[in-house]
Amino acid sequence: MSSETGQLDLELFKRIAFTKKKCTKCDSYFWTSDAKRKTCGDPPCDSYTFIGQSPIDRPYTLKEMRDLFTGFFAGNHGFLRPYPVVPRWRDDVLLVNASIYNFQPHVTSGRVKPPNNPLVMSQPSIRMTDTDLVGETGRHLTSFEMLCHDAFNYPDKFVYWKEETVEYCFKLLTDGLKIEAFRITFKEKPWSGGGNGGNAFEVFVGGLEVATLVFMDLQEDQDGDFEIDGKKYSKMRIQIVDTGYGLERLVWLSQGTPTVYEAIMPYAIKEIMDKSQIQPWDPRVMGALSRISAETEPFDKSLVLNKAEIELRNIGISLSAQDLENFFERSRAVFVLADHSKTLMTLFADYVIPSNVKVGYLARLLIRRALRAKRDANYEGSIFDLIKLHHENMSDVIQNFPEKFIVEALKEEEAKYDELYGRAEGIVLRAFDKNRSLSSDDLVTLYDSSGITPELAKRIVHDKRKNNITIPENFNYLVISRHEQQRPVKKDEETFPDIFTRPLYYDDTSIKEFNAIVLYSGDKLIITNQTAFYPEGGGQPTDLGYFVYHGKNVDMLKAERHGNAIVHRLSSTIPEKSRIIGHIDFARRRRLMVHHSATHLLLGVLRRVLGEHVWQSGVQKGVDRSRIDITHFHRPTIEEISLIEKECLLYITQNRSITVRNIEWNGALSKYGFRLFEGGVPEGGSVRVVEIDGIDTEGCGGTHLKSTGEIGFIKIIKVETIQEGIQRFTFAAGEAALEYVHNLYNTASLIEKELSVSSENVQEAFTKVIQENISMRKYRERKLKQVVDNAVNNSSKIEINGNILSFISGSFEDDEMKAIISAMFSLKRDIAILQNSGSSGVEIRVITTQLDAMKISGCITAHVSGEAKGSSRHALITSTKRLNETLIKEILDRCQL
RNA sequence: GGGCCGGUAGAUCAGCGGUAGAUCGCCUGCUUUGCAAGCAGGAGGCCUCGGGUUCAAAUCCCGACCGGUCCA
Repeated sequence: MSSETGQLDLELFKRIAFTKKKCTKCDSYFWTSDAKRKTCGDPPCDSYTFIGQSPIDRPYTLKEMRDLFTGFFAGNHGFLRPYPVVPRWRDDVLLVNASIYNFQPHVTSGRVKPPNNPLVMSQPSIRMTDTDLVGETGRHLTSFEMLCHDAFNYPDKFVYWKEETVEYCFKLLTDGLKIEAFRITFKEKPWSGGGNGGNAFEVFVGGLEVATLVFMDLQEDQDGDFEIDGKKYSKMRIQIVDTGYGLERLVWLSQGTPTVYEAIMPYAIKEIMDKSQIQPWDPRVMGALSRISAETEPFDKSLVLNKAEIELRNIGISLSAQDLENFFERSRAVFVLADHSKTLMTLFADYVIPSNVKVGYLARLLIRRALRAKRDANYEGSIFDLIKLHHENMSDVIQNFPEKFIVEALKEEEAKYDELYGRAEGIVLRAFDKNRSLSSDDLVTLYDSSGITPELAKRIVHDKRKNNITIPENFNYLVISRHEQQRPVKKDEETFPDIFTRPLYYDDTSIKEFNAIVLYSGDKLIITNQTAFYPEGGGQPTDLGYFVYHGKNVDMLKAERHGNAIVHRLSSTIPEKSRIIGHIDFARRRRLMVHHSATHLLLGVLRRVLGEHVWQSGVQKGVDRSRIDITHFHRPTIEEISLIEKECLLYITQNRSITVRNIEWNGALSKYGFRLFEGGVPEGGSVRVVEIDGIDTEGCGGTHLKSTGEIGFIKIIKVETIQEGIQRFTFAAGEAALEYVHNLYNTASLIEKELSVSSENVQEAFTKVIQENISMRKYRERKLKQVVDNAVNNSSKIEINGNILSFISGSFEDDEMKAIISAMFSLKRDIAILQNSGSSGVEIRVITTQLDAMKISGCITAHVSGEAKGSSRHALITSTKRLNETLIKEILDRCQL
């Protein structure tokens, strides 16, 4: 498809006098009105021309540019507030990468209508792929805002497509920003992402890509006819215009500053430089670095510095290679701090807890990189100050600023990082001292297993061992190659006919019995026209029960949802078209409902007690107990736990109502926000909203009680950290909670009885028992040692052919024998013969570290009855006859040792 | 979700098949009454847990649990 063209030959181009050309450097097709232009405008085919000479009529700040953009489209596009950067509505990605993520997959698949059509918005987005390049190239950012005007075209509703889209873009650039038309190029390039694809234009001004205009009409499909980047696609029913304008790029273009950072966050740069005692730099040096970086693809630091050194000398600025490198490193630290603290601000606004997995890890990565940059720059302020500063400058985009949460998260992370840092020296030196060097492999292991960067290892070895180690050029590659692993193969999923089963459990949660017709019958499984059996889902387990068929009972073992069908797995097969009656094990269902409603209540209470950063991250309801996993720094204290239980009881006694409503997706979202998706994302066009009055509102497909009073009471059984930043609460509710307390009571009674003490003295008595146990163990150990020492000291020494033989004879316990054997080995006796006389006979052991025990045993068994087995170091003879010193000497003197 | 590293005295770790160790800290005594003092002695261990191999496992193998770390 990349070679295909013609699909983007628009009428518009004739009107604005743009013609199609083929780039002389990269062979891409592009459109321009500049007769002299031969290249597509995309670096490295072209260079930056805007630094110091903006093609835009005046400089814009972020806010001004954002307002200009949304204002430009506001007349005929519906404005949308930004979505969170953590996409709670989907589970395939960690972060919002682009504005279209807001609408995937529910809107792009056609299941849900877009909130506005067409729409305009500015979406904060985070991309971690080029984190390493931030601060080095002058243009890479970890977070940015994607401005977009999107249109969704349905078969029965056309909004706009290619012609209008490009015209909007052209007008925005020429009318809105006063850019001369000849400076603009439209480069043809197919686009794909998030399971969709289509034709696209990349729009360039002054060597900078300012926008991508995507005409999305393809979806990933293994049998599709189109191919982009190796994946197959087929035509979609919906055609979507998805545009992405880089807000930061446009602002940069308008200001023509040396780097993007200086254009978009001068306030942060100033703050960092002020508190780092870094003097303002020569914009010509910075500008040269950024321009040369754009021309050097892929980025190569030493190459860029070399070229810059030469170019600068040509314009009369002579800097030594070392000066230039110092300049580069110092500015890099400043930009990294500025950039990362901004991204952290957006992550914290969504309550991301730094941890070692998923999005939490990305936050940790940014914090650690920022801390390193802080040190490199000698910045004397705090990261929190920077985050706050960013928020002050962006509060109309990112509104939430949970100060307490941010302070705590940063504090925890800095402490953890310090700890790692403190440990690093010992680890590095120990590794180094093993071979007086560190191999590439050692360095990779240090980084991979302990998080110690090779630079840090190098510094430690240099400082403490006065030794220089070399960091391999391809270090990053070595780390990656260690991680290469084949992906686990996906299991084949069972497929079932797409039959609609009407769920009866929603209409009436107390239904215990129902009629049904079997529409499909497989091996011990059926799909019926309707069912009151709740299928496994949303953390609620399947109902159980039985079907009556021809007067016989068939057990229903498990109900599962597969698309629209609910599949019942049975103890035996029921044929198609049978009329059957289903009976639900309602005692079980009742307990599940109690636990399910209790889970929602508990979550609401946890949020109140622990803070707004508490999100549900997993849940499993059960009959006897349930569990809910939530995001929280560390395990709550005993006091917090009892407070949580008390609060639960309060809302139970208040008997708050629990209501269930189906609400259209966009309406539900605008009313309740993304918290709705805490328990998962619904598959339909509407959201089933379960609300405990004043406590909790969630999208949920489960069965619930009518009010909190029916829960009875909630007892938290256990709280554990299952993963950094995730706490698991195991609890029981209602009858199950009472049963749990009964059990506790029984156990307590049993202990009291066994210890013969009253409950208030249990602790003391228990400690005493433990103490006794320890002192008895010690006594036994001392005794054992005595026996061994005695045996060793009293052993007789016999000289045989120049070897000293120790002979120990007696009657020993098993553990005594073992200890004596070990003593013989560690004392390295030439030969030792141990004779243990027990009730069942005589055990003779031959132990030697230099000679052959089996051979010696052979000589012995030739004289005494018995059989020898074992190894050359240790042989065992079971005999009925006993040995003595004289006999041994007699036997072994004649034995060839 | 996956990979890698680790779990031994209060702390930091060594030992990596043969009777559990070092340093710091702690306790007692002595020396000294001037720096992170010196000397002598002592207490303190289910070597994370469960299986397996072995005459013998802290040590080797398998599994669980916990912690750290890197990558998606």
